[in-house]
Amino acid sequence: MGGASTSLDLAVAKSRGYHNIGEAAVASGLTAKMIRHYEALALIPKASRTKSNYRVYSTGDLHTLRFIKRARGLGFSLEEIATLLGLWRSKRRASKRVKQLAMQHIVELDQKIEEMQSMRAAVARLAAHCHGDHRPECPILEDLSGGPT
Amino acid sequence: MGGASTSLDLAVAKSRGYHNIGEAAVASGLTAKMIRHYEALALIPKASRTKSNYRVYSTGDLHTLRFIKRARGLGFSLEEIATLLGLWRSKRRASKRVKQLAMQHIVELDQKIEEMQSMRAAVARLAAHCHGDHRPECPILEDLSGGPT
DNA sequence: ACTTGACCTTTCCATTGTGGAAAGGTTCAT
DNA sequence: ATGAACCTTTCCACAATGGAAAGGTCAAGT
Repeated sequence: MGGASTSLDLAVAKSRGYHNIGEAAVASGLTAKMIRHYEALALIPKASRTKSNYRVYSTGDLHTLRFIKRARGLGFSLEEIATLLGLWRSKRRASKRVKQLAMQHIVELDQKIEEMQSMRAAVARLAAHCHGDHRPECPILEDLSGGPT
Repeated sequence: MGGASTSLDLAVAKSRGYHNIGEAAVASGLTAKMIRHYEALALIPKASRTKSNYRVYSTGDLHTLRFIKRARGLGFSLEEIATLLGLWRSKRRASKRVKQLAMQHIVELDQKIEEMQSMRAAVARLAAHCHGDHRPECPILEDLSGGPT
């Protein structure tokens, strides 16, 4: 009986180049939990299953997972990644759309960076004036409690 | 009957310099939701109540709320703020503890800033090479899908 | 064949800090 | 007394992830 492509045996699937979720996790740098989560969010299509209900991943699936991993590393949200994946798959995409997404992401990163830098500067300025010894006087607390009294 | 300090009337409380949660929110720059939340987390003590169960806040309470608002503005977590509040209230505190907390916060800010800056640089570098027009070719997607092929 | 450890499955809960909505009680001015 | 504008609690949501429980499956060693 030549097995139709309904649901395979795990050993058979592996022998044909498929991977279970643990292997997919290692290969992509994600965790199995994340992969299941992304599937639940429809970020990736539902994985096919073996007879015993194990998820199986093709080499193409692994590429998708690595795509997600890299995009996360660049700070894109899962929602943004969903869009990126759509564009990636679309042969007719305009690179303009991708670039716009990236530029928007840069704007948001810049905002967050600037916010954190001004926080850092403020905290550092206060800390610089704090003796940091056994004594209770502390400009940090004084500032938090209402600025220079 | 000289009113003992059990539970007052709202009008009486206000006439004595107390504030309800809406006024406390405006005065502190927080929202009523946040104030209730901070109380639930025991970040601030349980507010006393009027007969009709409205929370009332003293001027001292408002100082505490403003302290929290400012500390949030510096990026401290609510857990860190709980510690800061404890130190603030303690006459015997060592400024060393406060400064350590601040310095640790700076370290964490620096880590996040650096992470976001390297994200920003990577995205910007990719975007710079993307034509951003009607054509589908896009170095951003190419990079995400596995680097230079 | 049976056991065992390492996998897989689903479902539920926790995190962090905030917002929203529902369903109800209070206050106050008209 | 009626209504607008407050207050109350409780439950749910977000974004992305981790953890634990309770169970099924696989593969290897005995």
